[in-house]
Amino acid sequence: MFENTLFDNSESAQGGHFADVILPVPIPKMFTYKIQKELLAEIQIGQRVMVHFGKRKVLTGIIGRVHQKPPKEYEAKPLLELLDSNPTVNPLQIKFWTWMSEYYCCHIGEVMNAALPSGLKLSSESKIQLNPNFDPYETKYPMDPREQVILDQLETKDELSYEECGKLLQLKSAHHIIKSLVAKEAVLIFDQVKEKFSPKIENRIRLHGKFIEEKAALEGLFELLSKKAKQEELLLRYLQMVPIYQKPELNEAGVDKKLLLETGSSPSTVKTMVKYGVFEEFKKVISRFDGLQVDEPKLVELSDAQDQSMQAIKAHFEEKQTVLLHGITGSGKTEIYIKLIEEVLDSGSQVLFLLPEIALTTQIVNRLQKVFGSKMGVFHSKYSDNERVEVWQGVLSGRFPLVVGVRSSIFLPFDSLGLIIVDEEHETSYKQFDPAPRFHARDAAIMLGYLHQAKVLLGSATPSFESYYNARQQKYGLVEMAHRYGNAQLPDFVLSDILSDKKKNLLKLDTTRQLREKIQAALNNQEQVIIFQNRRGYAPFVNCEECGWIPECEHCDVSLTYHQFGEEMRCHYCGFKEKLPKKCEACGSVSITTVGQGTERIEENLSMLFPEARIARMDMDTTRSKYGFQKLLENFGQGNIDILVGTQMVTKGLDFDKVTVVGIVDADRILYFPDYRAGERAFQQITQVAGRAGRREKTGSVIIQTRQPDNPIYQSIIKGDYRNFYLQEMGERKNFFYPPFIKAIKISVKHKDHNIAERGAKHLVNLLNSIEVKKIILGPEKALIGKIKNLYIFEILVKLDKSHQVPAYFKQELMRQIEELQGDKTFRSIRFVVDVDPG
DNA sequence: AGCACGCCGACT
DNA sequence: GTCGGCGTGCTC
Repeated sequence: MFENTLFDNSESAQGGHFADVILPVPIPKMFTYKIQKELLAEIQIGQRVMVHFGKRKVLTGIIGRVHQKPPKEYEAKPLLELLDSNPTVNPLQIKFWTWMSEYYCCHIGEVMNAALPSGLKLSSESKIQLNPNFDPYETKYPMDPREQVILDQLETKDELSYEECGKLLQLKSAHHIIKSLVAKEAVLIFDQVKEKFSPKIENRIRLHGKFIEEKAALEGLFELLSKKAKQEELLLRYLQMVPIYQKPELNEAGVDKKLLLETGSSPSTVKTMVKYGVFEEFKKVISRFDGLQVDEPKLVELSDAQDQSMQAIKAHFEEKQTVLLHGITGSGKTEIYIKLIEEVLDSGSQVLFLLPEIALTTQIVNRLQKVFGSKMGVFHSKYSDNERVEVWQGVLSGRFPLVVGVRSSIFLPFDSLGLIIVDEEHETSYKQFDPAPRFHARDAAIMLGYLHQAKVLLGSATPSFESYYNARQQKYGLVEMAHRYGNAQLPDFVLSDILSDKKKNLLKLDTTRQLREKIQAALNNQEQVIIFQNRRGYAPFVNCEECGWIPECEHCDVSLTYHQFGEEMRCHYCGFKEKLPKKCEACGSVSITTVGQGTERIEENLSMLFPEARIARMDMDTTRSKYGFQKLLENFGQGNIDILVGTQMVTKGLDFDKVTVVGIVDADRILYFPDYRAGERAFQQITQVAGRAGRREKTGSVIIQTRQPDNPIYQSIIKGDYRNFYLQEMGERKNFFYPPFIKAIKISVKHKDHNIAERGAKHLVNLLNSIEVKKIILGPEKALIGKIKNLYIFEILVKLDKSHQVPAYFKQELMRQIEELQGDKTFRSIRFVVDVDPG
């Protein structure tokens, strides 16, 4: 305090106040700008500002810090403009961003980019206008034809953007032409900042005020209109919708014009009546989330078991920030969540409820909405930008003390979180892979909770090993719910041996006899079936029967997946498409077959086996549209579909009473994935999808098709013996130094030249080896998919001692070494991608 | 990441 | 001579 006032008075050439601004550029620091005196009183951390950056760019950034340390090596430019009177981002968020950029080895600008809905980022667009001093007849400069095109256009239009100029001239960039026009003093460049968020506006109609004030006027009006049937009718309809006799104050808000027109009147009638002053038309800003739900609080009663768990959670919260709730599918975790949320909301704090992407459109959200109504904001990956901004502002204004959302909702501007719930905490979709920040929403949520002094509840039927380990180490509290709610039964599991069926000639279209029988039985009883195969398309690859040739992607090191729709082969990594070849490109043979099973083929096979069944498919290809997923589910819920075939999407949160059979087409494919987590994943996925079977009185069946029915992991899953399975797997993880015993960092080295990528990776490994901490460095090794989008990929895996400051120190050194390596001109065009806690 | 600057080959 | 290719360096 005293120091500040002392230094304030000693204004040197570089004295005064400075702002460190977070800018959306991939440079690992904030940028210091000078705060002019006029702004000093107004400026706050978290406000958006416009600044000059480089020679011609104007960027929007966020004030990250305010201080009085003048930069030594350069003179700070002044800020251009404050864009908010109230900060868009609060100081807690800035802290959170800073933590994230350090922990996940990325730039704070990248975190900002991920955090702000793009509607809050301002876009600045450079435009040109005619120079007022320019006279086309008097200019001393000759214009070339292209320049003339621009000038002619500017005669009719006041302004042109750079992009428009480019289009006009059919150039990718009109930069040099514009530059030349500026030099010839013919045009001026200016920057226009536009706010991207646009509120939703409704055209509304109301009765003119004079008819409300005087009853007589209204009676007169009826008389006047008695000969004009259309108009009289419209007036009556309006009065029906807005009962001004009972409640004259309702007229003020009027009625949505669209709604009024839907009653059958024509737009011209409305227009006429507005013209003659009977009605007024006006515009009103409305919320995109209005009219969704009404508050109708529903009491939730906990069973004894649930109540006990709830008390146990609360007891743990007394001393621990984080609690893991391990409750099997159907044990009734949701009711506990609801009770906890209610309590925290009543205490005046905010609550964040995280769900994995796919679970978000399903029943649990509707369930919560029924209880919490308009207090609850939903933050979805399929939301439009304007919708996201509205949720953001709803959190800021206090309208949404509760948000239910996907991983990116950890960035919303909460200022007093009391509780964060991470449901299905083991879900891999909580980890962001690309682009940076490559964060895990569960881990970030724990940090966010710490910053808010909020409690964090992790819930799962099959916890991630990390969380279970932390719980067993007493870092988190642990509460287990081992029984299904009510009298629901665990499903029966059937391990169905593909190989033995094949030998006995019982395998038909890749389905075992047992699976077929179970499906048939379900169909006979009008019950529903879910078939899971985690592979979309028709067949994962195509193959020449003569020579074994397999079509591959031109840009990636993978075979092309055959999609029956359009008879084309597609690359699932870069989107490359190609028609199915008629002849083998290697030997010319025409015997080309599709190999393996994608969801498309399974759908086809099932329709041949069960021609009477109504079959639908749910995967990325059928749910691309905004409500595609929801529509499919609704259809399924209403019983219009008998068999639903799908990828991961069918494994989560679909709770339908009539589903009694779940089939897993190829369980081995999950289990033999080359990754140390394969076992954990298989347990999670199979348990998860099995949980879809038989939710109420009826016992469901789960048929697991496998070639290895003796693999012990299937026994663990069948018995639901998570702990035993965990202990077994953990033994291996400990012996071979895998998380959670160590901290893993994966570095991908990418370059379009195979050699440079490999050399760069080797070089980096050498540099990293010299960092003096306890560690193991594996690689560089060619990535599992060695080339994607024409970039060769080499991977380095670093296993670090978890103690103390080791990881933090190593990360810091790692980033320094990468920067140094990129200084070398051979390696400067390499992309180094650092992934901390890779998924 | 952009974007300017600068150096060098191709061509009116 | 000039145009335009891309390698290099910088952004408070």
